[in-house]
Amino acid sequence: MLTLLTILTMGIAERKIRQKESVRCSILGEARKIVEQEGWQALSIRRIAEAIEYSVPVIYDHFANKEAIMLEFTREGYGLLVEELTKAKDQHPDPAAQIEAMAYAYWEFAFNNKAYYQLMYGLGMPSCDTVRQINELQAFSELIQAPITQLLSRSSKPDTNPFLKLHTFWSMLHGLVSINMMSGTTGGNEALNRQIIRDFIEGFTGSLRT
Amino acid sequence: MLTLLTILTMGIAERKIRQKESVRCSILGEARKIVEQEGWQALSIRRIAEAIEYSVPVIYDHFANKEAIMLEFTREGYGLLVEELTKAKDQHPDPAAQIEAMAYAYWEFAFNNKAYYQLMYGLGMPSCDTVRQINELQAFSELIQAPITQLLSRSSKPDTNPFLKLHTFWSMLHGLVSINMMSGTTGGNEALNRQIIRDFIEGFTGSLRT
DNA sequence: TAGAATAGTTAACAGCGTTAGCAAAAGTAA
DNA sequence: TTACTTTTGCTAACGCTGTTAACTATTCTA
Repeated sequence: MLTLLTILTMGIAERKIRQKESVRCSILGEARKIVEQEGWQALSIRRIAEAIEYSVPVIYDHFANKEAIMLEFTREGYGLLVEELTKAKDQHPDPAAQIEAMAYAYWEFAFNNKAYYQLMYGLGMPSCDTVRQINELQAFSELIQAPITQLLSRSSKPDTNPFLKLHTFWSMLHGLVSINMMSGTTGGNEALNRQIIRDFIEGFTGSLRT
Repeated sequence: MLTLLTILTMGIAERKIRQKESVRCSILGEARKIVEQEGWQALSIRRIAEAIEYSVPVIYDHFANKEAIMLEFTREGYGLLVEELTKAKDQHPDPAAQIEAMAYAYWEFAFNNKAYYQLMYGLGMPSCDTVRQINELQAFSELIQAPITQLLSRSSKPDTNPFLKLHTFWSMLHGLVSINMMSGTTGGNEALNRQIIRDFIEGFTGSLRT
């Protein structure tokens, strides 16, 4: 029965949900701070607990374990990446130009969000089989596959597997990024890398058009 | 003064060196076993100590820290890789065929020596700035750069930077491998990957020849 | 106001890399 | 053979880590 009391109670329940949500947010927020300032290796449950000014077990009320927290960031990372790629893509009508713009945007994203990227690709992290749990990956795939398919349909071999080309594109970029990231130097050889990307994009879009 | 006694003493010293060497070997040996059976995450100083039937501090008489042990394996890994690539290369006189053979050999190596590869590229490991300490990397670079340079010298643009092309080649392969490794499935989609490599090799050697 | 549910705590477990300090064994010299 | 020195290897600890059981104090319900 819906009495005045139950209505009041509902307000209280909602406040509690809000509070819980806010703790959850501050966990993620403080974790982000730590990671951005000191890298993934510095992130520990105890440090998060200290930062949010709660005791350690509170964190386990919001996340099953540390990996779940990291998975959240991985999701966030792919979301951000898709956002950036979309922005780059939308600035060009031509599919070849779109691919090129996205390649550069991908590269920019990786180095502007080093921490995210390293988590997303398990660079220096003990997390391997989390990839399957990321829905955002699909958005990412579709985004890149669209202009590829367009280019292929105009080519002399319109029945080429666009999925194959997508993987080629992705592999190349990720390889370049991860090798550069491991070498430590933020930019590596900035000029050389620009050249490599250009060289690759030319070869890639070329192979799509013929 | 070189008395009979000092000569005897020298034998003892040598035996001690041998013994020390043997402990060092068994550290690496047992570590290898653990890693191959359970992955890098399962490797701990305490587990090595238990396996070699010595106490923990003995390990620190042979290696400065855990990272030093891993560095040893990284070196070993690159050594093995160079070996495999050389074998593949030596079976073909034509530089284009050499590049192709090495690409496949690289792929094979990565999945036949998953543990090594993951260590070498920091996949799931907290070791980033160890790359610079690997001398074997140079051998690797030279091995691949040679046929690239050959192809380029015959092309219409013989002054193209071969170092650039080497990086393109390497990035592509590593990207493909690491994305596949993270997806968990050992082969992923074996047929698709074969196709991707072929597709890539074609585009790559093509771009070297024109 | 008494009882139930929730929130948040302390303290522990089992593991990690690393190292200081000590005991026993081995080698050296008289 | 005995006394001294060096080497060898050990125990035990420090300060971390992720995770959880058990408890208290607070808040809500009837």
